[in-house]
Amino acid sequence: MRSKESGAPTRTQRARHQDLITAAIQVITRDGYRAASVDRIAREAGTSKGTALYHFSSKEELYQAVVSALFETGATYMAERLLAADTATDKLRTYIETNLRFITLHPAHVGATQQILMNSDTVHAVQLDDAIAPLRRLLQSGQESGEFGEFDPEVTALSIRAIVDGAASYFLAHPELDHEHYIREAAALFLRAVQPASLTSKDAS
Amino acid sequence: MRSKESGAPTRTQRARHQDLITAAIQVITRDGYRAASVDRIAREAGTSKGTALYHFSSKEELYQAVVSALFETGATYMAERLLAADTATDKLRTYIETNLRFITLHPAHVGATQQILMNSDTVHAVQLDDAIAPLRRLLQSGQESGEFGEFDPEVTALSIRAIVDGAASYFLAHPELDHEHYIREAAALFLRAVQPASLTSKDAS
Amino acid sequence: MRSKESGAPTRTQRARHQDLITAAIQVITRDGYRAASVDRIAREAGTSKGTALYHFSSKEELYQAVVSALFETGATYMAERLLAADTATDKLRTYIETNLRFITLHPAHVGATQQILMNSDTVHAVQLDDAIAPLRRLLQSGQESGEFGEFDPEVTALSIRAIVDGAASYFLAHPELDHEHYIREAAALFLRAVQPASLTSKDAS
Amino acid sequence: MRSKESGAPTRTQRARHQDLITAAIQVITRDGYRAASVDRIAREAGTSKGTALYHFSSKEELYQAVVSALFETGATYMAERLLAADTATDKLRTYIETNLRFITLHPAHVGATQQILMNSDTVHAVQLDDAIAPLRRLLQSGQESGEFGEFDPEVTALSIRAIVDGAASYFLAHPELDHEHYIREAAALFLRAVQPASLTSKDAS
DNA sequence: AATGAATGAGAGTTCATTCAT
DNA sequence: CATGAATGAACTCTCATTCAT
Repeated sequence: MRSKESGAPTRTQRARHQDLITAAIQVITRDGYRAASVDRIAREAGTSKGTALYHFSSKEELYQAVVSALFETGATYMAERLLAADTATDKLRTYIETNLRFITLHPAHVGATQQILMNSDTVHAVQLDDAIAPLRRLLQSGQESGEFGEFDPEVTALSIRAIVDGAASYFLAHPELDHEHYIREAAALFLRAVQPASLTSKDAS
Repeated sequence: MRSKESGAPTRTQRARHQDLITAAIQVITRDGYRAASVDRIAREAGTSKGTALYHFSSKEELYQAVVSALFETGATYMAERLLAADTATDKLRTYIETNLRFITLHPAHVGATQQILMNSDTVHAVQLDDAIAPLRRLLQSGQESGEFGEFDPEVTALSIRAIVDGAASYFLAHPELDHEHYIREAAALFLRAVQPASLTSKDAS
Repeated sequence: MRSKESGAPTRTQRARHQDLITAAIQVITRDGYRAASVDRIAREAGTSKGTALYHFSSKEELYQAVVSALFETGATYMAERLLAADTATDKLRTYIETNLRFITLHPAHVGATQQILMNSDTVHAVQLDDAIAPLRRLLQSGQESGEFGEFDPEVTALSIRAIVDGAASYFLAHPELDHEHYIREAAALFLRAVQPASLTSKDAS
Repeated sequence: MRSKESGAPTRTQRARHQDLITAAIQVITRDGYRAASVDRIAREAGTSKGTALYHFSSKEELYQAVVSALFETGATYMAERLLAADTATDKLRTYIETNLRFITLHPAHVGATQQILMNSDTVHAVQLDDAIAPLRRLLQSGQESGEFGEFDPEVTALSIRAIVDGAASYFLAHPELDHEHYIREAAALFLRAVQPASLTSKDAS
């Protein structure tokens, strides 16, 4: 029975689903995207190709599930922490730090998802733009309130996005490093960059 | 003639080589890395699979040529401009701007190369670290001379690298934008971020 | 299931394996070694290339199976008959006759195996030397016991081996002949050749 | 101009022909029959694929030339020596020894030719039968004159042929051995085998 | 006389997917 | 639920052969 049809998924179903998602992440991370065949993923999950494609009616659907799982976990994680922030400065710092901290918690899942999206045929330029928009709005509102200085919010948002996106592979390649240090430094870097210029002038005098 | 052999390449050789390199870039950019089969690339170049593999003895060799072509063009372009810079500030701005400007000139080539390297089996984590090193040294020397403030040079270098790496896909997705504006803004952003604290306010972060 | 994995082979497994081995022998024998592509073998077995490579993960593995199948059948056949022989003379006759009789039973399988080994990259010079050794020892022990006369055991062993190796193609080319006659004559030939010269003396008187 | 057309071959033509024949033998012997592509052979001969197929209009024609060259050299060599022999015994010994001695002189050429014929589509069962016939006649006439004893001439001829055919690979695999010893032993072996049963006493060659 | 260039046929192999059990 | 079996499409690569120069 295909997973899309009947209503509530069985416990076994959910378990198998999770196993396969985990296996896909593992194989993609360990052996590379190209080596990640359904067969290899299934075997990593301790089952067979036939079974894998019984649970997910196509490879793409499995990969979609990997992506969705990350987005769901991520959205929850982010939302909880972002609400606590008040000022634009605080929100920006929280945004950057929370994002990076989340990546530290799930570097393989994030990395695998990036590879899946990168190789997906569906345009993900849109997805990138979507991910940029709220960040740009945050920066703009900080400028309007006077907390931030003058800069192009789009470019700044893209820059922030870029380092967040690069973080997964960096954390995976250097698991021995002090990620928390990296996180704080990255946030600090952008906070300095968005500071109003006016603040600097008077101190210089 | 196998491309490995000695001797100067014929005119036809070079022409076909260039055609195939261009076609590979085109196909990867337009149809995606996975869709880029030798057959499709050859057809894009107006020739046949057999001919393509006559000129490049393997697909990997063709891809290697794509990468090499970019590195050669890029190295020349960068070297000329970086020499003109004097102070650390100037060097940093030049580094960022020149990099981005080069990408604006060859976004497809850069993007294709990124995909090739990303899918290559040879470790490119090393390559990334290598690309970071000179940048980190530039930042460090700026700190030692007092031009730059206090920050982690590694994290900052990685951030700069990240936005440069992200630029190709952004420029490709938005060819209508004013890239020169993006470039100046990106450079300005990092220049603000590396400014000495003494110049700025009292309570950065 | 990849054939390397553990566990007992299914009934279907064994059946298909056997079908493909038989088909490989058939195609090699009928159409020649070079014409024996996986596709053609598969079609001969009434299946498809994909299926063939599902059961044997490479062409080489299929060929290896052809060779192994012959060796197993042959070893059993030979062992049973060789044990019965007592004297060196008897052993030699049995060795030659049994070898040739086995080839008469499976000329195509033997011929195909010879072609496979001959075209294999793995050194089969070694294999030939290995096949010679026991025969040489048999001849030597016959000489030591005085049953055999003086001759170079190596050269004689190689000669015996040579006619045994040539028998498959001869039997295949002449299926109408009386193979049993050939077998007995061949054995008699070598028995005469190894006879001690001294035995003949009494007849001279 | 194709080699078949005009009358007398140029000196250059003959030289190139010989170079390519030698190269083919070399490549087949060193790298194996399967690895012997026209390209590789041409390069071994210090020329190009195009040139090779200018001189021999097909690969098969080149291989045919390898075979013919051997047969011509061999026929001359054999004929000279066989004429000297008188009795059937002498002829047989000469046949075996001369054959083997010729192989010792050209083991690579003989080996390459064997591989070519073995992989050729044209039936070479006929060729083998043809090669057997004169030998069988020699043995028969020896029997009729009473020089030889009773045995099946066909089987004996095949046996002699078999060891001669096996000699090339043996000599190639063991170039360090005393081939002359091998040759004399092989001849002696068969002479003992064809001896009349009654005669065996005093003069076993 | 020589050869670089081009090409199409065919090889082995991988893989997502379908299906009967 | 699960899976072994089967398959066809697509891929990279090899190679003998043709041809223009």
